[in-house]
Amino acid sequence: MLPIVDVIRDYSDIEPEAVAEGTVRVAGRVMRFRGQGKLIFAELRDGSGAIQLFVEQSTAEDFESFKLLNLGDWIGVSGTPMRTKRGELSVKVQDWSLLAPAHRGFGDKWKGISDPELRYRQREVDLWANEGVRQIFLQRSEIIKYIRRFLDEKGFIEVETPILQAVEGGATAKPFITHHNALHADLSLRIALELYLKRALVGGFEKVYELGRVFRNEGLSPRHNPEFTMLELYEAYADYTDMMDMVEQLVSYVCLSLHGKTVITYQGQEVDLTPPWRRAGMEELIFEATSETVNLSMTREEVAEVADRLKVAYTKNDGAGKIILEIYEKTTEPNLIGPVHVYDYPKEVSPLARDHRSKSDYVERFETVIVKRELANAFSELNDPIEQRVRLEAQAILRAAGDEEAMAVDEDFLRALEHGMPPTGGLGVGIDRLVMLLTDQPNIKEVILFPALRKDERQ
RNA sequence: GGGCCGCUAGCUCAUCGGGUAGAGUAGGGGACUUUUAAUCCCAAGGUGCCGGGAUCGAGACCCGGGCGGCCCA
Repeated sequence: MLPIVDVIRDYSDIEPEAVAEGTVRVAGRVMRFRGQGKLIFAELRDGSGAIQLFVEQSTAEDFESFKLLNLGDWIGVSGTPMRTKRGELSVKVQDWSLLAPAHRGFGDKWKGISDPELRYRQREVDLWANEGVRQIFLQRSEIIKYIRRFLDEKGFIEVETPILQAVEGGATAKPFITHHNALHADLSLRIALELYLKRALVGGFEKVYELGRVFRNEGLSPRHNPEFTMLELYEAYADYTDMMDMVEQLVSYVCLSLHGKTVITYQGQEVDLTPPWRRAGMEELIFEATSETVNLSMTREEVAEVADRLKVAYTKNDGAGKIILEIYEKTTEPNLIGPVHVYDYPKEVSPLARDHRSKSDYVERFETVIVKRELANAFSELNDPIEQRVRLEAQAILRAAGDEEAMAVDEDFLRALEHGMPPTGGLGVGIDRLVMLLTDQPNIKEVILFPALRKDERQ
């Protein structure tokens, strides 16, 4: 069976009204049908393209049955390439067979389906009805392929770690809980890849990554799906500045591979992904956006006053560091086009990042922002087991006090750190958001083949 | 969780100052040997998202619910 695109390529030079030598076999779906009595024109489409079928009563097998085909039916055809009087490259059908019938159509002949709810619930129809949708998912596949190629060429190894975890960790988020019957144990679905990958570092894999699904028990929005795809990578002997280079190289490599250039347009906004990208301190950016100065040499009360002035909400449990982060997220991030690496986070909001080498109460962490969205989050990893225990126990107190997003103490992880983890740079990238950026899609549902939707009670 | 918008034939959409719904397309039947959303003829197709309410009468007005989109928290 020949891909239709190959037929188009091989027989492009046939003259109008000429018939080629030899026969070709193609298969696909009948997507258009123009009956002419003793002659039928149909369009056959496969994954590679579409070609016209020319079916004559006098030369085609079982012509009467062909007349009964429906749009969407899968058929296999053997025939001779030819070009019609009007210049359309066609396959003149000699023999054909019905491979599988379609009992439902693909919507309106011209408009297909456009109702977003139908498109998401019946993506299989969307993919046939809307060529642009198909292209997005082909590009998603390309993007993931380029990511793997980039990392593999840099000597990273890909690993797989547990999705079902007794203690979920590595991020601040609510997990999904499930139950293992034989173990009589509740398990969480992972919310991050981090802790197991660091254990792989302790085990001696110096460059390691995982590309996989994580699950966070939160609401749906144009930018949030409860399950989404994360890339996390860890590199021994590297730090967060190396990770800045890594993000720039990775994203620009993928963009160049996909689009042939590193300047793109996202929702009408031009974005230049050519490295190097701007690197700026969080507090410097807050000052640019608000003309307010905040930092951790100020008291909590002084920081809170700034937040009040900027009408940024915080809670009584929030320390100065958390309030600074709130100010950043409310006043600064929503206006950042970037790409920009926003660095030096308060220690208070970063329990897994290493203390800053020169600024107390800060950690060596950055987030990369592109068009108002966090695309990556990275740090010099905390590898001191004593300090890590202190940080996690502080989280556990918050958790016990009812903060469902606070981290738990993972003894297996802490024991692993006690064996010694090399100084390491770690990086996480939201793949769905990267795909949105590179395919110019505003809604995460457009880049997830089967996005989460509420149950449709009508059926 | 809040606000706004949408939900009518398989699909894409109309309709009206409240008076029991219409077109294209798909599906069915028929004509047609060079079409390109082919064309032409015929017939059929609806719990107007669900549930209440006011009205002589509701798809339309009011209330509640569902699902989706956008915005906000």
